[in-house]
Amino acid sequence: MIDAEASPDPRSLLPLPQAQFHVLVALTAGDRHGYAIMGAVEESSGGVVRMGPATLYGTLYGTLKKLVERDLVEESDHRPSSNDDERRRYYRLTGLGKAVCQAESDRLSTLVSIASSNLRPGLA
Amino acid sequence: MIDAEASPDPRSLLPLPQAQFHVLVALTAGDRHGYAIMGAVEESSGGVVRMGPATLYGTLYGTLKKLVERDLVEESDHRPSSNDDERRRYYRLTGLGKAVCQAESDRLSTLVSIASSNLRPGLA
DNA sequence: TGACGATATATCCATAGATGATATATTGAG
DNA sequence: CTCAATATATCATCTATGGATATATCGTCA
Repeated sequence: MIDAEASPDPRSLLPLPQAQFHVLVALTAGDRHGYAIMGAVEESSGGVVRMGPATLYGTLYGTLKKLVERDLVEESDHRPSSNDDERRRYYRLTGLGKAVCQAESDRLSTLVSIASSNLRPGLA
Repeated sequence: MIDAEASPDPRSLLPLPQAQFHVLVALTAGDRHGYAIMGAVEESSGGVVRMGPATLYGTLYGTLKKLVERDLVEESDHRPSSNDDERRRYYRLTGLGKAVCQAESDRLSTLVSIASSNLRPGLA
């Protein structure tokens, strides 16, 4: 079969900076615009990684730009409704972005497992 | 009961920089010296976070210093054997360090779960 | 209509973190 | 005694993050 993407090995792009991983995870739930991503990240981190106006602002747009450069995310012209706020810019995971997000998840999952089993010697 | 540590809320120290979390996880397996931590980190990350001579060197010692400053790690004078290499400096997790490591594990675990369930819509 | 807070994107600068090179010295094998 | 591996440490540079600020539009409500 013909490979349409010539994607690099996802693992070669790891480890991801925290902000980049957070944004990718937020986008696994579906296409979102920047401002909505902020809320999703705060929610998914249980408030730990927060960005009340003037926190991740500085990081978010630079992070989105880098993710687009790395071909992990692309802008989409999809509009959920016809009267959607025109200022919004929607982003979507690429195939590579999904693969990298999965790979980073696996890496962290391993790390978390090691920590958990070592910190709780009582469990098998 | 009297609290002997007056520890801050572990969650207030999150998120941890990647290097700091890696070192903490390496130390959950037991006291280690710097050079051994490097090997453990490479192993626990499946080679993704590597530090063949001249990679994490620059990060490692600065990271250890910061972890000691933050009271997450302390130096120990424990020697596994009497003829142990005297140059080695051993480090050990503090109570707070364990708590922070656990809290960061929990945070990442949540994030990983979200990513996994979203990326694999087939599974309940 | 016009004021105002919330929404939305964007850039800037200062600080913190990460990378790779280099320095220095000791240990252990041959 | 030589040399690679072990071991700690610092430096310069680059990347990442945090917080401030700028700008503009949207929605509400008086």
